[in-house]
Amino acid sequence: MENKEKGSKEKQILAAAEQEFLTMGYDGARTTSIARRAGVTHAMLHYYFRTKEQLFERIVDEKFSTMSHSMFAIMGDPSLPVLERIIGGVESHFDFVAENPLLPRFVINEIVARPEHCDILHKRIAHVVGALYRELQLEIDRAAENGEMERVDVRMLFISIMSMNIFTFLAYPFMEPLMGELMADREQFLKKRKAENVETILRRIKKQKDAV
Amino acid sequence: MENKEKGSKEKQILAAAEQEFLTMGYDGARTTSIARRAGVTHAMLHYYFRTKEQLFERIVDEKFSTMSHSMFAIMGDPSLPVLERIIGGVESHFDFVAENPLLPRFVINEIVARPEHCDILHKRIAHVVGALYRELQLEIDRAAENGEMERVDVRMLFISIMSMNIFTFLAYPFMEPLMGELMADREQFLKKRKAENVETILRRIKKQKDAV
DNA sequence: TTTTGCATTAACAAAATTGTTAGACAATTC
DNA sequence: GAATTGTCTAACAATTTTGTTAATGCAAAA
Repeated sequence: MENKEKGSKEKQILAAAEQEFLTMGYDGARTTSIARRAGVTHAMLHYYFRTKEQLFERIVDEKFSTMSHSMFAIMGDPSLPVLERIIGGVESHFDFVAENPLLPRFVINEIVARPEHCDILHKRIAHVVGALYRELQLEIDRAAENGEMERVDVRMLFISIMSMNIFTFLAYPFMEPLMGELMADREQFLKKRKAENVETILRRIKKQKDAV
Repeated sequence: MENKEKGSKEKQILAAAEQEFLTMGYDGARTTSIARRAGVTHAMLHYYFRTKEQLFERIVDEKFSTMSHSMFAIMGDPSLPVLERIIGGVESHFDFVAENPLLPRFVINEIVARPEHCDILHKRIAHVVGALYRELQLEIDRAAENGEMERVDVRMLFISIMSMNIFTFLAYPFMEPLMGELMADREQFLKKRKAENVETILRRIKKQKDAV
């Protein structure tokens, strides 16, 4: 064996494929380019994965799995009081997306291009997500009963949270040149943005003195 | 001439290309498929537009122009009091995206794939957008001074508005199977979602009795 | 009527991309 | 050490996709 670790080339190809598919999409990706990135001949790629499609499926599987984790991050820590729980959910979801900034675009594109592909993902998580919704909704209703927060539909709340957290990264390259100094320092901007998202959600669910 | 209107085939091709590029992206689009959609031979397509790239540029130009309109919709009506102005901005931006639901994904993908392409767009709107920001920020500061609303950074506010409005359509196909009856009726859901976005932004900018 | 020029088609050419195969080579097993 | 197995390469084949061209028709101008 050339390579110290067994399966090293296979792993190199997978890593290169992940990069390529996440940035270029299925259609934009080139098997030759993946092979080049991985430092192997392109025959090698076909040797290990047979076809571009099969290689892609491997990446999709892994990424969909990562994706479903993010849905759970958003649920927050059930041991906390509901208000802190939601805020914690916003923060951990934001951090999750920050660590996987290319994931949302990939998933969104994939779902449009190959909806049938995604049925698998949906079936895998739909009922779990549904159960979690119901559980958190009960908590919210209880807290609302006690006047601790506004009564809201948890699904709407989740959409808002995902919207603000995910869009931050989706649109970063588009916004950056339009926002002047605000986005010049990425780290600092992300910190501010996270705080802004928390604040926005917090105000959405806090009991208001004067109803709208 | 076969066709009544001059340039009919050219227009047919453009319409087909718009459909194809918006849904499939540059890499996914096929010139033969565009020609088929348009009901012309694919040689015809090359006759009118020479290359796939040139045809694509035509679509990009038009779509980027549409895009910049949406940035102005979000500014609201300057003749209104600032609070109504912002709410009106949220609503008209939502409506705009609802009428161009494929646009955001197209722009986001394009900006990642061909950043240099987008410099043109940015240069075209950066200073106009900048001026509008400053104008609205002044209004906000004045209103905040009078205790009519919270003092907020208008750029952050815009990001929040765009996030929630755009993400609704970006993620619709992903969310729909996870949300049960909430999203079953698209029209009704969009109405609810628009109201939710308005409510969320409104609460973000309303003066609170007890600060956070 | 002849000419000019655009629109159109079918057939073809070129390029890019994916996928295959026969065989070399090294390591492992028997 | 011979046979076997899995890894790897180079060259090639097939397919898909884009782009070209030469020939034809047709409408308006001269």
